[in-house]
Amino acid sequence: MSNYKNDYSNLNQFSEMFKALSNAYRLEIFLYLADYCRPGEMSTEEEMRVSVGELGSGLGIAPSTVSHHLKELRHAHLIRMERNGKNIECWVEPDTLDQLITFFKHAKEGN
Amino acid sequence: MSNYKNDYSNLNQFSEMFKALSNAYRLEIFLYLADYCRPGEMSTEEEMRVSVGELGSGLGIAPSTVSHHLKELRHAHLIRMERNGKNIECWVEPDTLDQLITFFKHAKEGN
DNA sequence: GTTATAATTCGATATATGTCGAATTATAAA
DNA sequence: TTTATAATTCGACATATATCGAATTATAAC
Repeated sequence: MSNYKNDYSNLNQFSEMFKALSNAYRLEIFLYLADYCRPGEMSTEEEMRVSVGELGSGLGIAPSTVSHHLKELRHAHLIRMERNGKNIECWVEPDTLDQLITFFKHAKEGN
Repeated sequence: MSNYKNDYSNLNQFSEMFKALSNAYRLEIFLYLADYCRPGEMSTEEEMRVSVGELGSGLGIAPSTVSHHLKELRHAHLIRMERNGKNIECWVEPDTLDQLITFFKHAKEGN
C-alpha cells in the first residue's frame, strides 16, 4: 500500500472535500451554487452569487446550522464567501469542479 | 432551494459515496483499487482483484478496522467483494468512477 | 478431526459531527 | 442613535464514527 504507482500527494485535501460533500444539506447547497453560478447564465460576476439567507430558506434548518455548513464548505475550499452589505454572498470556488473531475479521471486512468 | 433547475434525484446516494471517501484510509484504499484494477494492465478479471490482507498491510491499522472501512465502501457501492478461498477479494465497482465524473461534469454544466 | 490463516463481528471507548436556541457582531434604515 | 436585519459564534446535547482487541466464522492444510 505504501508504494503507490501514483502519488496522490494531496489526498487529505480531497478527503476534506468529500467530507464537506458527505452531508446531504451541504451537497445540496454546493450543487445549488454550482447550478446558480453556471457560466453564460449570468452576465456579471456579482450576479453569480447568492446570499446565505437564500440558501437557508428552503432547507428547513436553523440559520446557525446553515452557517455551520457553509463554514465546512469554505474550509474545504469548495466555496467562497464575501460580505456585501447586510448579506454574505456565496459562490463556488472557481476550478474546484475541474479539480474533482480531474481527480476521478486520473483515478480511472491510473495516474 | 426547493425548485432546482436540475433534479439531483439520487443526491443521497452521492452523499453516501462522498462520506465513504471522506476518510483518508478509505480514499487510499479506493484509489489503490482503482489503480490496481486499471484496464489494460491486467489480462483477466481475476487478476484485477486484491485481498483484504494486501490492502490492510500497508495502512498501519488493525484488520478489524480495515474490515470496517471496506464495509463502508461496499455499502456506498464503491467497491465489490467476493470470497475466494481464505481470502476476500475486492475491486472497484464498475461504472462508479464514470458516475462520479459524470456527476461533477453535470454540476459544472448545470444539468 | 485438529490446527492455522483470513476476515468479520462484537463491545467498549474516545472523538467528531449536526443541530438548536441564545447571545453577539456587523451593517443598513428610520 | 435607536431599531431592524443578516449572519456568526457559543454552549449544550444527542448521535455518529473510528478505532482497538477479543471472540467468532469460514476456509484450507495437515
